Amino acid sequence: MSAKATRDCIVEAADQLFYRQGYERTSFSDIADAVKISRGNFYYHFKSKDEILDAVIKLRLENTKKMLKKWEAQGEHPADRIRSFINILIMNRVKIKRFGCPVGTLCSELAKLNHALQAEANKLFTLFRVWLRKQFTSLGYKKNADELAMHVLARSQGVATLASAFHDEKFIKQEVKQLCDWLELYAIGVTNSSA
Amino acid sequence: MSAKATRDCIVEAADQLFYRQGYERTSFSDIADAVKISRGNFYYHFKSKDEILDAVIKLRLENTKKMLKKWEAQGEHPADRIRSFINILIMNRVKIKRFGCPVGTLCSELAKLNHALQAEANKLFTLFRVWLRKQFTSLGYKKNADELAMHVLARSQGVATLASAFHDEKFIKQEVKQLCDWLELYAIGVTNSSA
DNA sequence: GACAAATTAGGACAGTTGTCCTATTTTGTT
DNA sequence: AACAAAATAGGACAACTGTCCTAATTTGTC
Repeated sequence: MSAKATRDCIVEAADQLFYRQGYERTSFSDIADAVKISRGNFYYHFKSKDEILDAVIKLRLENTKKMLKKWEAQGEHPADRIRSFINILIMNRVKIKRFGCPVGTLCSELAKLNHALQAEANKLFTLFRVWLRKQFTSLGYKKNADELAMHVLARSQGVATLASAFHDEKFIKQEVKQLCDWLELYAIGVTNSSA
Repeated sequence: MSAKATRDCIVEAADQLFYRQGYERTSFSDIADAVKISRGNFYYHFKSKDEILDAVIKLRLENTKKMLKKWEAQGEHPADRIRSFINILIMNRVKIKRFGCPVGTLCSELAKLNHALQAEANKLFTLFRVWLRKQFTSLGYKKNADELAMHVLARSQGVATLASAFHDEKFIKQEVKQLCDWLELYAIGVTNSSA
């Protein structure tokens, strides 16, 4: 196996394990077992655990950017694009029910660990925030686009957290519907009072 | 120091450390240092780390029950009581900004660890859920009281998660205002369409 | 096929973890 | 003051952690 392929395997395995078990809980042995390479071999590709985390975050950032671009290409209307965002709750509902939101849970964990890379992880949130803001701006909400973006982000996070705690998929669907209804009020575009 | 007092000190110190650092990150030594007793002495009071966690959860459950009773006594109107709940986001905003919501972050962590006590921890959420449901029922929302309770819970969770990620107190205030505005629509009591 | 570079395996290392054990000290009762 | 019980201290224990080192193997190039 070439170096590039192995490195990618490590990052992907770590990505999954960090999501399912958390960063701290996941040991080098866990990742080594998953990739089926020796533990010592890690230090040829990464010279510390933090470096793997850094690579995982970078991977997630790249994947997120691609996803946002795809949504932008697929949806003509900004409201459709925002709906694409909201719908990941439905799309990933099985995993969310079991492990929560990959972004939210990672940021929470790193915050508690007071980890040096928490700012990096938070960029994942920022990516969504800026993108959503752009969509709301396109809808004509110049002044409070950021507020609206944060609102959508917050409600998504809340849904993920509770769906995980109560192991409840139905709740996800229920809240997604409400959030879409809420969005409908803004979907037509700006009014005099709200711009 | 009597046994009772020491036990309480351990539980209180563990409570704080679990909140600030997370359960897994917190070691026996950490708690021992905080309480200023020897590490070996733990096993007279608790025979495993899980037992301490169990005691911490029980403590939080008791404190939460007291708080809910207090809110119920203070607020005559159900809407006032729900507002008391929402306002903890403001009251605890400094801690929330740094460590997130104590309930949400604990449940998330235990879910990832697949810990035996995650059901116990989730009772904290249930406590709030049932209490909020009762308030909405009192307002006349017989059918969807639980849905409304979960909605309030989810939005609070989302606010806490993002406030922690972005280290933003202003965002908490902003969202609390919105949530209170939303509540206002339901505060007057039941209408034909929504009951 | 020869040879250097890239890659891997396996084990050593010190530090920390949760757990457990046994002495010692403190406490409360008579 | 004497004595049993409660409480504490300190260290031993194996298992595991992230890290590092060296020897072996695979790979690509001439």
